[in-house]
Amino acid sequence: MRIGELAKRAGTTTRALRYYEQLGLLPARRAGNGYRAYGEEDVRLLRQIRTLQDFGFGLEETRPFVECLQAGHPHGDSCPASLEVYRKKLSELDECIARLQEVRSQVSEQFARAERERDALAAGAAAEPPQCEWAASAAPDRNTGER
Amino acid sequence: MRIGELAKRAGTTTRALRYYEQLGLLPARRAGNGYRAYGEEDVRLLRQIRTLQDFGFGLEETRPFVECLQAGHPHGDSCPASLEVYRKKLSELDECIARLQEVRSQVSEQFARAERERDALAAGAAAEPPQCEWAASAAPDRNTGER
DNA sequence: GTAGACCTTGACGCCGACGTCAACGCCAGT
DNA sequence: ACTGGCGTTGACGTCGGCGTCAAGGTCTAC
Repeated sequence: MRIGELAKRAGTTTRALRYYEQLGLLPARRAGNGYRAYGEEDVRLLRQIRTLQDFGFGLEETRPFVECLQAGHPHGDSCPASLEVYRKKLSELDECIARLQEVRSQVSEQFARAERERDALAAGAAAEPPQCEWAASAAPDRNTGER
Repeated sequence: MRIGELAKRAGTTTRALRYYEQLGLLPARRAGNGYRAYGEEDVRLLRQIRTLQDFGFGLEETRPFVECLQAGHPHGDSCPASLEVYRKKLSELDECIARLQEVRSQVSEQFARAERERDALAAGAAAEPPQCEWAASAAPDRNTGER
């Protein structure tokens, strides 16, 4: 199988595959004409990479999984190093989610405050003109303007 | 006030300030010698920028807030454009948090499965030797190995 | 023999928010 | 006069994961 077919079968691009090879993540045999030659096993490796990437794993984080498969294990996560990456990622996710939730609540609070202040001004602007009429008749000398 | 002092007072670097100026985000007057000259108002602008950045806002997203302050409003979020950015950011945050939680649950599931399989293998390896003793006395001909 | 579809390497571009370095100017203190 | 500490502009580097282009080689079909 050549690079274009592998790319298509794994839903990625030839450029990505060349990049993975450059990282030593997905090495390729070479055909006589210099073309990269891949086997069925490489489809599994590549799909493992893509799956983890969809989860937000960086390419280096997928390496233990790929090496685990290359070593002949049934799954990419059959090896301790992969489990360790899982653990690390889970704690990263927890931390990240907590941080985002904290940020969300703060932004939400700011937003609510800003809207309250806007509404207070709008209410003031809407309430004062009538009040001005009242003020104009009751206290005609208070016309020098506020603020 | 010169650039170094402003940077210190807002907890950032001179490089960042020059970058903001380059973006037109935080323009500076110039002293006779060519040095940038900042006023007290710029401290407020800069702190607004930094606060929003800590919330994960991109610099362009802080622009409406900064312009709002520059226009003389009491807060950076006293203007409609700023409120709109708040809304957009809140929905981005919600989407992002939801995505991360989904990913977290999937990774967690994979992790649990991988650990179960590892334990199953370990239990098999640990359970078989004793079983072999038992099997050796009760059924001496079943010693050709399993799997 | 030639068009077209594939492949090769190499190199630069991109995004954001600066870091870092070079080479220089300005100013205060001793 | 000289040192040290500020400032200036300009330019390149960083990180990840490729996209995109250039200039060519290879193979197949007509």
